[in-house]
Amino acid sequence: MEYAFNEIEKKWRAYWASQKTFAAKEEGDKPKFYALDMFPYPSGAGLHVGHPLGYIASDIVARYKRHQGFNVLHPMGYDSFGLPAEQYAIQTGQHPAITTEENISRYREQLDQIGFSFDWDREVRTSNPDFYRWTQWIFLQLFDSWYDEEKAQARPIEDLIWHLHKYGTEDLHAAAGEDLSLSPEEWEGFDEATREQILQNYRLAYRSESTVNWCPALGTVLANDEVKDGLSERGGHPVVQKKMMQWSMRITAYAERLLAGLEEIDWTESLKDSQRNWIGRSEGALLSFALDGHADKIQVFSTRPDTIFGATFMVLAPEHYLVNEITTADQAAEIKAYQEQAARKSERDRLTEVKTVSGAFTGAYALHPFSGAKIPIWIGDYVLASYGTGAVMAVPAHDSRDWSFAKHFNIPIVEVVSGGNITEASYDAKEGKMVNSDFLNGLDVKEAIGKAITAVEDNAIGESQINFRLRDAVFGRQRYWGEPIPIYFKDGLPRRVKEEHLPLNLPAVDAFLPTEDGEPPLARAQKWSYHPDKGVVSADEGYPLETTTMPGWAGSSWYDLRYMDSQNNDVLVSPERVNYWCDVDLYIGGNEHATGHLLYTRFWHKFLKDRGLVQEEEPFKKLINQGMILGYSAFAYRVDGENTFVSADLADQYSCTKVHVDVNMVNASDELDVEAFKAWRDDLATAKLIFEGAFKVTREVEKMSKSKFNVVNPDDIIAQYGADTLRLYEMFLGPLEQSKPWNTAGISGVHSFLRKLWRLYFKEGELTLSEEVPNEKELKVLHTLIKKVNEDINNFSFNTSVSAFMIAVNSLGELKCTKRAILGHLPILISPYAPHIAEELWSRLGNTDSIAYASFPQHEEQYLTESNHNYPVSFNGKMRFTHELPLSLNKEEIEKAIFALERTQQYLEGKTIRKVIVVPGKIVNIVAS
RNA sequence: GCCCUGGUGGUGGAAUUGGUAGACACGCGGGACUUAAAAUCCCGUGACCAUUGCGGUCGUGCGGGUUCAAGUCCCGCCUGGGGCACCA
Repeated sequence: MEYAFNEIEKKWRAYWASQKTFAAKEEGDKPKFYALDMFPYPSGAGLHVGHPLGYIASDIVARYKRHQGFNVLHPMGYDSFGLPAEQYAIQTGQHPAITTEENISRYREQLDQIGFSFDWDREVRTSNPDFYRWTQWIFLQLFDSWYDEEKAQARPIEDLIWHLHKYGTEDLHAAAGEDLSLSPEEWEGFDEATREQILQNYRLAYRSESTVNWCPALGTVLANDEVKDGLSERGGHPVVQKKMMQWSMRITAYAERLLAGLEEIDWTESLKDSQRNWIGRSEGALLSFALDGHADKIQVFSTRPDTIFGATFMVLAPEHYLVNEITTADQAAEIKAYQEQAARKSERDRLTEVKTVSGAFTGAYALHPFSGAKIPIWIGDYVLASYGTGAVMAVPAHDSRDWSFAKHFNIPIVEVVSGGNITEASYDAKEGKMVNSDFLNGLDVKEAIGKAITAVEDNAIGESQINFRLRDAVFGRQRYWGEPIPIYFKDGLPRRVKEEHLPLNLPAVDAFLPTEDGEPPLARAQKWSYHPDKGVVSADEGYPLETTTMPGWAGSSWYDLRYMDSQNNDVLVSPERVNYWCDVDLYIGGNEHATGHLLYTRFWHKFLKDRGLVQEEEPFKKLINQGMILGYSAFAYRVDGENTFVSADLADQYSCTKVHVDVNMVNASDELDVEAFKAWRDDLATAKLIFEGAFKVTREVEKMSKSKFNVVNPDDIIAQYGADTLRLYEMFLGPLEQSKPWNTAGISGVHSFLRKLWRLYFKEGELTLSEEVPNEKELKVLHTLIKKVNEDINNFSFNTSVSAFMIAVNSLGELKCTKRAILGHLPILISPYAPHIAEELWSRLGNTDSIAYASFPQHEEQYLTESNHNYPVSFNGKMRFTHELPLSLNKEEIEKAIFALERTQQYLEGKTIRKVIVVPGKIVNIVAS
């Protein structure tokens, strides 16, 4: 009987579904294991072979953990709010919910075919009101919270109101937009509107004015990467910078904890580095420079207060609020021209032009806080208004950008740290002795930084400060297909929708576009007002509701929690469930989420912990990034100006152009299926093909995409080879974390491996297993495999265990092994990788229950111990031959045995022995000359 | 510019703490079985030299170094990919 993978796989998938084999349970005394995948956005294109890579890896771990006696939670769902469905809706008028539903069905069909052990009863969809109800609920908690920096945790806004009432801002250590100073009397005297304005300065979800890329023609806000050269990517319409009131999240309150938390989680260093860079913590001092002839002061932040005596000029951002005030009449025209020039550049342009130095002198001078020297004040577009204070004290000797600026404008460069050659380049290193620096002279840089800060504080020039690069996250979107923000406005003040009125459902609209006057699509809704007693009502009955929606990352910032208790209608997750599952033990997903999703999720979890909803500080204990699967494009050569194609090996005889051809028409030998090619498109039916023997194409590795005709669909692979082959092959391609090209050609190797495995059990259609006692060799093959597979899964090295399976099956085939005592173990070993064939063999062996919970074998060292070792014998480090010796021999005995060999003597003829290295169990090396 | 990664046969890749480089698989060449094909099995396959046989030289991006021994460790480069970006 042949290995009929189609029947076998269909049968077991039906069995798993009907038996609910993989339903996660919170009972018994088993330990828990939570294996999570980054859930997909269900796009219209469906899955290609790159998508399941990480899912297969996590499924292997999930299945392995079940074999090891864990209660495993391995869920799947859909990140189903998003732009593509909305754009499709704008074009066709079809409601995004319908598009999304269709795409999800397609995804589910494809996922089901691969044999994942997901617990589908726990599926979540972020666009489902039962789910986004809780996203909205979390938003309300954020709205109702402020961050107490002293306690380092979020607290209810009532506590803050009480504090303001009792003490004003005295002793208030709160994360805030700006520093406020209020007495309790002042607070008491304010009306409601003013109080709310003040509270907005502290709320973790708050409204503030922020600059956005506004495209008037599209009536919408665009992301940075949707804007190219000041024009919208779609349509090429002009984009302007516009200030808008937007909902934001005060993630900056959590900067320190987001940084500290990285120390306790098992993520790759490169990923942690990305987050560290994103958060961008820097220690330094905030300094005030007095102005010559003005009452104002310029504040600067510097990480190098030790170099203060080297500050020979200052640079303000062109937009700095003091520029116009301090500029002298002489310089006004020049400054104005420069400001205009800078304003025309986008921030991105300003950041990109590193080589050209530009700036203008204001004519004004600051006074050095220690020496009293007059320091010229310039403006330059390398200083950004949005970072720090928008001003720098320029130390050209020890900062490369300041150095270029000083060189360009002929400003003096004063060395204050010895060790470099400042006539050629700035010396930025934090090493060396201080010079030309008054009371800092002779100190090391590190000491000098400390002493400078002390001096600055003693003289009331400034204070030590920690700066972060991290910004608060803009949370409002001018879109339809997202979670409505549960806020309404009474007298212009934002108020929370009552929890009993959640979910605040997306309203029906007549079109998914912004309104004519630029309001978001929700403003089109007829029934979109709020009455605190009645809920959502028609426009004339209640207060206006917020019309922006939440961004894509809202739902994904907490979905891992919902899987624990996805059917709960009372709370987002019950305390019992969250106590049981705690956190994610293994999270697998793409690298592109390094600073977005993964940072926001960590932020929300910390917040939920502060408010007592979860126990763990970090959501994802261990995280692995799977690499991207690239396409292996194929090219045919078209003769220029003709409908003629020429085989790649003859292409140099013609003048031709490479054109993509569909990789599905090319075989493993890079030969084009000419019939399929002619049938591919109408114009090709009459094309002339020039080739000898076979029509050859050339190959190149590119990103997998429809337009490059290199997309490989898992469905086609499964139809031809089966899901088990696909799973094994995806793993066999190479290390999980590495990006690699997909080349279907190699798949026949793993497929024939599965057939070989099958044939070990069946001879002429009959299951033929003997009850004989296995011999040493057979036991060794088995236990070598057991050891390797256990190690590999624990190291996430799945590619090498596929090789190990092949080696074991090849060896057992050579040994003609048909013994139950050996072959009986193989199905469990391979079950995480190729679950269908494993179930089938398992049941043929006489088992009546699923293999999924069968206990995973452990190797026994006794079967692996070798008595002999084949010693490589090297002369001067070059391996010449090998010789087998018992492992029981000691160094002297090995040396003696090797020297007794005739071949050893041949290599030593006429030479003097200098040294003999013998490492028992490893090598022998003889040094002679 | 900075940070993170990688660079091994025609291809994907393997190689525990430095200890037989190229496991396993694809592809390719040859053979067996077959009327034939498919399937299966066997042999060969890093390059070069030698070939009757034994064998020899080179070889893990490049150049140095440490070591009895380097894909692996150190120093300096080149290069592919990803991320961040005048961050003061």
